[in-house]
Amino acid sequence: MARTTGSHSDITGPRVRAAALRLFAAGGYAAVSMRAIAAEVGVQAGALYNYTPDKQSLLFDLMQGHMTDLLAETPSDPTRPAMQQLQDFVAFHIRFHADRPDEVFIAYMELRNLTPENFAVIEGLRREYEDRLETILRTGVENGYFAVADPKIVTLAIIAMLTGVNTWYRAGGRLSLDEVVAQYWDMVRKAVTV
Amino acid sequence: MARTTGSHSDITGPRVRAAALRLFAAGGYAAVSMRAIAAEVGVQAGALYNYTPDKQSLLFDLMQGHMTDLLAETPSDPTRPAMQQLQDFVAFHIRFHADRPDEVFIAYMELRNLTPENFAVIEGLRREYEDRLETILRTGVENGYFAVADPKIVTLAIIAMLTGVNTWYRAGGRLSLDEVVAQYWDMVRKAVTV
DNA sequence: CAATTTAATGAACAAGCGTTCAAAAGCAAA
DNA sequence: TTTGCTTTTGAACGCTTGTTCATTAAATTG
Repeated sequence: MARTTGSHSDITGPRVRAAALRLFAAGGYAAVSMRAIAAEVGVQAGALYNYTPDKQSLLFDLMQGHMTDLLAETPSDPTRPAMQQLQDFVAFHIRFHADRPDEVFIAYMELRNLTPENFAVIEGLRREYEDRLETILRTGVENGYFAVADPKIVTLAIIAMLTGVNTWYRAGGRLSLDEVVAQYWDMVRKAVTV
Repeated sequence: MARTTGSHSDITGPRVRAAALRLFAAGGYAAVSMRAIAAEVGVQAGALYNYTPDKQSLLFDLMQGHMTDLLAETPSDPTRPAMQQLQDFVAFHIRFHADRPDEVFIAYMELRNLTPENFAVIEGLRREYEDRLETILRTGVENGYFAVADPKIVTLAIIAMLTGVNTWYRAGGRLSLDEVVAQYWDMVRKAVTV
């Protein structure tokens, strides 16, 4: 046997990325073999190399795509009051991350499995995202809306708190996403004001 | 060659655990081979099996030891006001975790590399730790000191925020640990009060 | 010093790893 | 229907994996 009936790169390509995403999130990059990914797609291991030069690129492309989407969709309207911008950011972060648990998990857990060059790229994107929030906080401090001693630390604290939602939130659970957003916004708002 | 001069289980045993801790934290459980751990100790791979029945136990013992220490040292004095208990908890969490970055990293990152039985044990210990904080919050709510809609969520949010310190804090950096504790306590205090 | 216990070696095991590639077969265009 | 392109197979490559064990030598005990 060789080429199988119905096979097409437009179909197999996305399935390879989806399988890699699912398995990397579930088992970890190092513990998932190319043969396991191939089996999930329903193909032999050799066929994967039509869609990625190597395993490392498979991981990097998933992470880079996730971070690029994150930055592209982050709300950013400097004309709005800092308090509104902060609320928009909090709501966006929770919803965006709740929508993509596998991507989020990989982006946080598999950093150390990136080559140094790839790591630097992802780290740069993450820093860019953090800067968006830090800018909001600094603006709010300048305008007297926020009482924040060290905007950098508060940035990291808020992001850690919000991202933590992914460790327990499940759609259809005790709380709706609206309720989660409301409760976290309540905590963030109180933490940054006097 | 066989037994080497100066070899003693009281020396090699701790060195095996220390090497495993360091390497697991740096590279991840799945990516670290028994031969790599042995090399770090300065011994052949076979010798490791005098100190652990297998690789999995090496990971589990490290995680269990860490969680047991955490629970043993968590401050718990129900006679103190809830606000004091909360402050004690926040300060303890930050300091304890800052002291053991490798253990903390492993305890959070390598859960999925545990067998189901081992996972259940570690998960139980983590739940127990979370319950300590949740109890403090519920007490404070009952006594009217805290304004917290959902103690369970606030528990998880606080722990996520505090544990996030480990991603950036380095001894000798811009901020002293005292300053870090003060800033996080400020955020937590404001977040749980009206 | 002799006997025993403890600790480490180093080779071996079967299994799995990421990756390559010639060959084969389905698909699309002429 | 023939031709050329696309896609996949399946075997093979060299290497690493966790683990076992007979052997050997150092340390300890009497």
